[in-house]
Amino acid sequence: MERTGDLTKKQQQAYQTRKKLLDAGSEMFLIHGFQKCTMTQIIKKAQVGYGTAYVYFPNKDTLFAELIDHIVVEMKEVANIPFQPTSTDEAIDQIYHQTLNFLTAGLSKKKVFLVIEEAIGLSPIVHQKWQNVRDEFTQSIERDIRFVQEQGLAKKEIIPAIIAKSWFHMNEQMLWELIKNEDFDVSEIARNITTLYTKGLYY
Amino acid sequence: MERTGDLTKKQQQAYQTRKKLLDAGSEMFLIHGFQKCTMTQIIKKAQVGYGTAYVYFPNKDTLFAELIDHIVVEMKEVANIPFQPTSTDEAIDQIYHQTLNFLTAGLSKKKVFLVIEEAIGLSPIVHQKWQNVRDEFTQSIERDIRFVQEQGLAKKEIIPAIIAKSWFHMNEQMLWELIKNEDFDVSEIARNITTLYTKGLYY
DNA sequence: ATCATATGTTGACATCGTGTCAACATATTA
DNA sequence: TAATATGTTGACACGATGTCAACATATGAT
Repeated sequence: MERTGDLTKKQQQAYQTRKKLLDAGSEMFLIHGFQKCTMTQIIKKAQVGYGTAYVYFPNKDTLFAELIDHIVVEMKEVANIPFQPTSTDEAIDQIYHQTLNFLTAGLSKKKVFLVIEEAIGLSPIVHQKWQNVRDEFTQSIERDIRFVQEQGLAKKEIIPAIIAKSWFHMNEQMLWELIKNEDFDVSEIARNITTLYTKGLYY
Repeated sequence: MERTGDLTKKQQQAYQTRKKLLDAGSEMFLIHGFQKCTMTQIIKKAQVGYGTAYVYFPNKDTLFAELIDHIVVEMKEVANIPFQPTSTDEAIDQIYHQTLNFLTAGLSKKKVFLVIEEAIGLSPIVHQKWQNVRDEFTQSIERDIRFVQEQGLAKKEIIPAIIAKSWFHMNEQMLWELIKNEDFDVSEIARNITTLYTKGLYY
């Protein structure tokens, strides 16, 4: 029995077939969007038998969900900058840059996120996957809020869990908005929502 | 030719058939959800011929979109309370009550909104319809922000269009959150996001 | 009252995407 | 080398959609 890197020939073949399908998927989804892209298209592109696809992925949604994983990793890196401000001004400055990074990173993958947004709505499986991403971001924000509350920089009457959700949603919504609406200025949006988040609308 | 209320017999028949379909739709969508509810089900419930449905509605989405209309009207009423505060405290108080009303109204129609949320993701037509609703709400908020800015109550460096969008999204997202998550307190959420919106997180 | 026409209704049918499955091919291993 | 495990395949059944030619009846002009 021949082996390469602890994988048997059969296993390698299986791995390759799987990869073929994922590659074909990431290409076809981008071309046709989530809804209009059919399994048949992906299968043809991947040059495998029809039934083969269903050996590796129970359905289109699961195949797509796996494609998302890779992109999410990159987004997380942006948010995982350490956050330990010692003054309000410092905190606000850091939040502004984090927001700007997040929006800019997303905007640079416009096409991909357009398809992701479509899929989130269409597929419960993808929706669930995205909800997990949201939760991770939100928890990270929640920690930051608790930190500045303990430092005495932020209002203590505010519930971190609620505000973290709200703040992340503001960011996410603005990302979707930017992706679909070219005529917005990223830094202006980042500045505005940061001000709202940190200082509020009223004097 | 017989007539009743300026409608010919044929027209009445057509009107009734249409209504039958809408009634059947609002019943079946609520039972099965948007995705799983099929035209065949609605048609059977309405007791009309299969093809008949397609005379009045080109597809399931359009039928559903028409059902939404009615609900949206009620939501708009909540938001159309006149807003002319003379002090910051008054403004904040009014915003809090508006938010609370909005969330409570939505929550009281939980099941309906669950289906609507599903449909928004699934159907571009419904999505578009909902986007119009968003725009109307947002424009109303934008006017309010301009007003308090002119009164010298609110920060002038903030761009109303951006903040109005953000604020409405916070409300909307919290509504979806409340609908799916029983264990949240409506008034607590209203209080928290109102504070964030008006006063910000930091001192 | 009659009848041509407009309006409304109908279900059989073609189409399309999905997911399954029994059969096949080849690698593995005893 | 033979039995078994692993991987591949496309024909098929299914379910939902939207169309269409035929049908039924109301309308309104003569």
